[in-house]
Amino acid sequence: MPANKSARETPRLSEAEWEVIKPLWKHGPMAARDIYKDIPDKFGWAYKTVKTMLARLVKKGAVTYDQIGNSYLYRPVYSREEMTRSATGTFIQRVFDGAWSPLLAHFVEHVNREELEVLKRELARLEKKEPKNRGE
Amino acid sequence: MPANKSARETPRLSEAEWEVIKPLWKHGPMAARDIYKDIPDKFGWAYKTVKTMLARLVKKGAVTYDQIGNSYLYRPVYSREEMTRSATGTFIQRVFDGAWSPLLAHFVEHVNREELEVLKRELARLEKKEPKNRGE
DNA sequence: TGACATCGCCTACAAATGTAGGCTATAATC
DNA sequence: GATTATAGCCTACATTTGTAGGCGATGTCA
Repeated sequence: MPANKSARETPRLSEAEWEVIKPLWKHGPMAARDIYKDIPDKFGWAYKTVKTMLARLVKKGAVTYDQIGNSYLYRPVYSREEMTRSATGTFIQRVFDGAWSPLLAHFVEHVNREELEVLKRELARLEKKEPKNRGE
Repeated sequence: MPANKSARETPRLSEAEWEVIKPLWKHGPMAARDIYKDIPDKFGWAYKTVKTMLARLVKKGAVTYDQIGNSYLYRPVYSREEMTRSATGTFIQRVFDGAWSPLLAHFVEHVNREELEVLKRELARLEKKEPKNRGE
């Protein structure tokens, strides 16, 4: 069976690393200084801290860069979609042993109306094509 | 105003700690040796490793114990429900900035039929009482 | 009543993570 | 051209996590 095209192995990020890569997904390629500025103040990180995170993200292969003059323009290697997908899988496995039910229960207790609409749409879409012995 | 009973602050667990506390939720109070036996072989941990995790869980206040003779019967301080609830909140915040949509998208791509039924039931239940002064 | 098997307690040690600082080269400014 | 603000590179250091081991006390079995 051919490899699933969407199944690239993504690096695992620490919490702080997630905060540093988010601006890159939001704005595209950025200089370290701009990433720094884009990170919410509530984290209270020094610029140097952000730089350290960027270095680690590069080392992990989650971020790469192009050199422009004497500085770098950083950009993500994986889409946010890819990264969140695998992080979610890992999380679900760790916390729920792979079972979604508790997460769903949590969900229905906390969603707002808008999110609920999204979900209903997704469900409708799913029902329609219904397909598929998914879950083997 | 009385404290909200469901809002206890729970300790944060590492991945390995999650695996060690799970048997306690599943079976109730257990001796370290039994917890050790209940942890899936795939982790390949030594008994001593499990003991270390238990000590850390106790130190974090996630687990406590009653002494029986010269050994301990460990038990969880928080319900699995409580722990998963807060872990989920933290995760959602970290990875999705608090937005559920990407998680839902992930969900509809991966659930199996059974989980889907659970969700539909939950939704029905939600619709019924509908109202919505939820979120205080 | 010894000899083991276990118990819990304390210690160890590398890797990952959080949180920067110092140093040198270069770019921009007067 | 000299000064200064930045850039990237390398280093630092405490804490958390993964992964146990050693040791003395106690329970267990012959």
